Amino acid sequence: MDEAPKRRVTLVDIAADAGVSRATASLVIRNVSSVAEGTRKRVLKSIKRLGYVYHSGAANLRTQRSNAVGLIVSDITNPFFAEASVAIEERLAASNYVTLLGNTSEDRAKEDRVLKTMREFPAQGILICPALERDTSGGASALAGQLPMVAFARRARGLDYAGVDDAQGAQLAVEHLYKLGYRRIAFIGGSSNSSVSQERVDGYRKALTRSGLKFDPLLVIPSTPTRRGGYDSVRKLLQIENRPTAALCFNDVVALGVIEALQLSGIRVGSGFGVIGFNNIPDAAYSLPGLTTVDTSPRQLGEAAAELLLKRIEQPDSPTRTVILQPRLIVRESCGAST
Amino acid sequence: MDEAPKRRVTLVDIAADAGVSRATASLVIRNVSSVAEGTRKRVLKSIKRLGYVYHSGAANLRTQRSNAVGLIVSDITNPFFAEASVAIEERLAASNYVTLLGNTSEDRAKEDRVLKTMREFPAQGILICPALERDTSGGASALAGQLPMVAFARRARGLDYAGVDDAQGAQLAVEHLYKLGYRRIAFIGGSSNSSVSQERVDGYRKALTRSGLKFDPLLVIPSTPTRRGGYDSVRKLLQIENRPTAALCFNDVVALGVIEALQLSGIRVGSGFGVIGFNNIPDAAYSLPGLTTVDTSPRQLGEAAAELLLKRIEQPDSPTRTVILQPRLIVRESCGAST
DNA sequence: CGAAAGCGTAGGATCGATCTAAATACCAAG
DNA sequence: CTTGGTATTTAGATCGATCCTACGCTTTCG
Repeated sequence: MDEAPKRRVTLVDIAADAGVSRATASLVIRNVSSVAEGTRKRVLKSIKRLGYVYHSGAANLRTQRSNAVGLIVSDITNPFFAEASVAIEERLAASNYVTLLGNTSEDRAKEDRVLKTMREFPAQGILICPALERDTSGGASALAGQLPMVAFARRARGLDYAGVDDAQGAQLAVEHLYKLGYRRIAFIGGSSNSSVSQERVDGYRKALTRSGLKFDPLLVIPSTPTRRGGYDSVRKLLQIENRPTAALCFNDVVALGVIEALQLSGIRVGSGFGVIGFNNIPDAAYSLPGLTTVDTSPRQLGEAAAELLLKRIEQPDSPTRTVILQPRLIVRESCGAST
Repeated sequence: MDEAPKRRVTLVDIAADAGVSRATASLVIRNVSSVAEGTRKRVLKSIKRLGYVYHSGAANLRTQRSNAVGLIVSDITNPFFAEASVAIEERLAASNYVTLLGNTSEDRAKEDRVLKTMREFPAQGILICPALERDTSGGASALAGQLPMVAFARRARGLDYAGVDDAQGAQLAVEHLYKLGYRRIAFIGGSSNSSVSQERVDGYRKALTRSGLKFDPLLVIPSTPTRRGGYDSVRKLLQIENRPTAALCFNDVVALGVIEALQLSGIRVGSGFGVIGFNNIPDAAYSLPGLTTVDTSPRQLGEAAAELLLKRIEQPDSPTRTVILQPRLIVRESCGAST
């Protein structure tokens, strides 16, 4: 028994088996209509008989389209990004692209590594939610002209951008609280090195001023954007003299932490104290009380981002584009206004 | 001005520029030591000068290693899978593999599509958490011998498997409850078409029997594995005559929903009613009361799965392997036993 | 009846790298 | 000034598909 080295079945084999040329076999595979019905049948039969598996890698080399797009996320563990990623993957798959995943865990160095790998792959384009850092001119921006790229959720200089109007969202929230009679409103959970956070705080401040309230820097309590962060912030919140009666939180996860801590302190959320979150994650609907929140629809964001990238791949030299989605307020019970 | 078609810079260009052959240029790129120092320097300079970008796709065609691995997840929105995916991606990246992502949303058809795309890519191996369904002989199993594949978190016939000892975890939980004096223990949130759920129910039943308690099918309350599912199950739970005094939940998300609903009904969790979850997701630590849960470490699971796949890629014909991680109980306050 | 037109198919070049085997360069010893 | 051996370098084939051009055959028509 000589053991067969198990060579790959290629178009050549198919062609030989069906008694046609590679070119013809290729035409059949690609479903080009110019092939005679009889020939097509014969080739298809050979394909099935020999168990041929298409090799897109080879095809891509020739056609110069890798059919792959890179998706670089700062933290796919965050439900918001997870949702957005799913939407992106779906949209790309619909256009026959494969998604290359890279999770950076907010690590700049890892981001650069992933970027390099994907570029060399070569991916035809890249979607990136840049890792947090001071300057926005980092690795991603450096590739700006070289490769179709789109930033989402967080901006990167020189890149197309799909994001949410965070300032507007914060304003909606503050106005809602104001209408319900709350006057001393805190902002919990921002962090100064995130553009998203800055924009939300800006909107918060603007809305306060517009409502005739004074912006008090003491009421802005920074924290990590996690449940724990929100939970811990409440201690500081309660120590503020002339204690706030409502809080706008950086995101839902923080808000849920805040609610828990407040209730543990005997403060009733929804009557007496108002809490609003950001993002409208699934859990927000099932908390007690239901969390009023600013819906930033990760799915739509993902779709918009993917759309931008596909467009840019088609027209690499078009001017930079930006899509800003408008958030809307989802009113539940955490501010006392049950609709 | 004639506009340059902006041809790609290839090894040929580098070779010409540096006055060497393609082969030599290739040696330099791959860091092969047989190249003379002077030559290497010259080539590197040309690479920088012309802005050469490596094209692994082309290399892969020749070397027959695509350097890509497929990761197919049933729902990356689930925190447990998200964590596992991150761990997988990291492990693969460490071994120089790119991760192709596919999210199936528990959809069999999508799973088949993704599987096909990845196989044709061609990925060198696939990690899959199969979508829920009756028979485990579906699309993934069909490719068993053809392509290195590993199933994780959920079994698939004929594939390597990395998972958690769910039965054992359930037993730990039940024993814990028993020791604390709970005698009427429900199981909330299973679904009969998930092998994971079956194993957990099995462990639950076995532990009951072992403790001298009787297994009562009425106490097994199925639901979707979501917060809402847990929340809604409580209504049924409270209607059972001779009401249970404790509940083991299918996972933490369900458990959190259960806790909320219980508290809303005025039942105090942690004193009077015990609740245990599964998975130890980050939120479990921050709930009120802290959720006692069975830790199934998604990170470890992901690493184990990736490891299995790498091994199988090396030795495609080795016998099927299985890794079962042992869970441990994380005791918090939801059963009244504060450590 | 021969040229033009149309359809289906085939052959060879090509994408951008790597591999193989062999050629060339370099250097010290005989 | 060979010879032998080591150190570098190279031409050409190759991976598996697609593109381009041309060619054979049949059909159409002046």
